[in-house]
Amino acid sequence: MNNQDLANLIFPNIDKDISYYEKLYPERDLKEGSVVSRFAPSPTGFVHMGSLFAAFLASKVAKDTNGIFYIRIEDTDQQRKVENGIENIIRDLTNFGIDIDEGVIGENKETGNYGPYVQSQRKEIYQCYVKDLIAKGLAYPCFCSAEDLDEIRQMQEVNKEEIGYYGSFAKCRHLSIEEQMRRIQNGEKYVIRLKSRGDITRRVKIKDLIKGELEFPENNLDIVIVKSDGLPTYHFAHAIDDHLMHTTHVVRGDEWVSSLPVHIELFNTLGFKLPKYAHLSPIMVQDGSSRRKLSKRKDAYAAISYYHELGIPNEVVQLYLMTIANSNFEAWYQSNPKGSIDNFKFDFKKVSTSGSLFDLDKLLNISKNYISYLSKEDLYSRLLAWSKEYDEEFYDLITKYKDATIAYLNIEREKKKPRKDYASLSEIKTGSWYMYDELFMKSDRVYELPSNISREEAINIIDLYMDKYYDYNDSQEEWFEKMKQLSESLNYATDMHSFKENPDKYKGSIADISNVIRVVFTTKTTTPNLYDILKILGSERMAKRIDLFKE
RNA sequence: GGCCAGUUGGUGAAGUGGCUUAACACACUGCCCUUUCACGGCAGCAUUCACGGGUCCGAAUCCCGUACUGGUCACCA
Repeated sequence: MNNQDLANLIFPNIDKDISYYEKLYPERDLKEGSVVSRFAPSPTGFVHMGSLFAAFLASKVAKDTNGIFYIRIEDTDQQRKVENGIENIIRDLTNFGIDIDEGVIGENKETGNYGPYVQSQRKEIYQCYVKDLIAKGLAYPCFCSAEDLDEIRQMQEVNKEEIGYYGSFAKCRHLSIEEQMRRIQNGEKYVIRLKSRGDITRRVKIKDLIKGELEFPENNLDIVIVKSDGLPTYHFAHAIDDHLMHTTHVVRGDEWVSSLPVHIELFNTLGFKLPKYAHLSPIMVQDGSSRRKLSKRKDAYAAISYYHELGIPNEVVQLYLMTIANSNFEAWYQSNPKGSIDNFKFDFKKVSTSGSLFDLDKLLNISKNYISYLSKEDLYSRLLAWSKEYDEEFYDLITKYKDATIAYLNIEREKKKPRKDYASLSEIKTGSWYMYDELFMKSDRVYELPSNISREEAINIIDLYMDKYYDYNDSQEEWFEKMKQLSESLNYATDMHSFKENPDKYKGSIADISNVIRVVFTTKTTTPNLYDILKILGSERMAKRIDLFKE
């Protein structure tokens, strides 16, 4: 009886040789330097900011180098599975603007020559490699129960020894082949463990693309590589898949760095070339006096659907993630305010090694800038798409009054320094409702007159204005000239300078006059340029609103 | 507890031994510009880089120690 017999007993149905798979999945035909990266979520059904960050950067390097970015589903833990999980993940990703070159693209849908890309469908492949390992005496079946393992651990704790299944503590490692086979034939449950050849007193070095030179004691643990349900553990699947799929860069969260010694040993004993690793520090959030990882449960803004609902463009979230990722990105973007992120070359070396705090203010500011540089047509169509999903009433209105809406959105837009009013599409309604008669009539119409101006005075001002000064056809300059004349005739200062010098000389200033007019037509003291607002409203609607004001 | 990593202002950070009396951006505050708001401009906001020691003519930058924070020690990924 030898290891080959043991291997045959455990996997009687595996008849392929590992060389079969090595041939099946040949080296990719890519240019030198092209990155093959992946996003490998478990099908839990959602993508949050942290995993999106990793997925985004992984896809970014692939794109930058004309490589491949693929999706693999890691569903070896059947308990984690969620109904429609895969579908939702793919939807989140594509909604967010991440292009998937290969792999899983939907529930039961995939593309590419290196599949299957769902781990539960790769069972035979894993087993073939395990069988080979067992035949070579590099892996063995372990019959220890959870209780056995617990006992070992407790003993180690008491004796202050290194904790884990290794060396003389690894009971099953020392079983004879005959006994191993006997117990398997008896139908005992077992897992397959790696027969580690590592030595904790030796050190392994590895260069992480982000963290730099890392050094650890070698792995000496006989880690489980195949669970009792026949599926591989993460570590083993990672080695097999990323080797067979020819991943060049593994971008993942830094909770994995401590598993690096295990992965290094696994790749070595399997005879695989180690991929490059980039371990990302987590995005943190302030919670009282301490920091913790962003959590989908506790932080609404951790879910990427949050931005979709608010109407924050995808590009904005990308912009934000890139400013966190590469500190030189912000400067680059400042000199290319209309530039596409595609033209920025991402660099792992410039990624911060400490976890940064998530800054919603910053993201919102980026959004404000981004939205301000959108063309009026672009903004309008985005607003249309957003409101169709989240605000039907508004959708109907902006559809009905398309031209007026575009005209309003264009106030002080499409110039060198555009207005920065809105951090999200959802704020537009809050800022512009008074432009729509339906909403204007529906509102409470609380007129926010300047405190130094009575209602009577306001009526006086507006009547005089309409009677003697207002002309729809005036240019902005003519319009403003008349505002001055109106101010002067009522003893309001025509410019702020003279008003500030001699406030007692006047009843008020041209600002008060403007604000009265503004309030009569919009109820608010803060709006975009009054001239443009009046132009859009037109004489007829203005007259109606004056009547409303006088009511 | 073992192993690993991190620590520059409210936040993200630049900085790799002298050009740093610590860039830039966000936030905040004040002023200016101004028909409101927004924009824009100016100014303020870390006498100091977690702390202690060392090397050096010189340290945020190099070395050692301490503290704190985070990760990890599963048949979860």
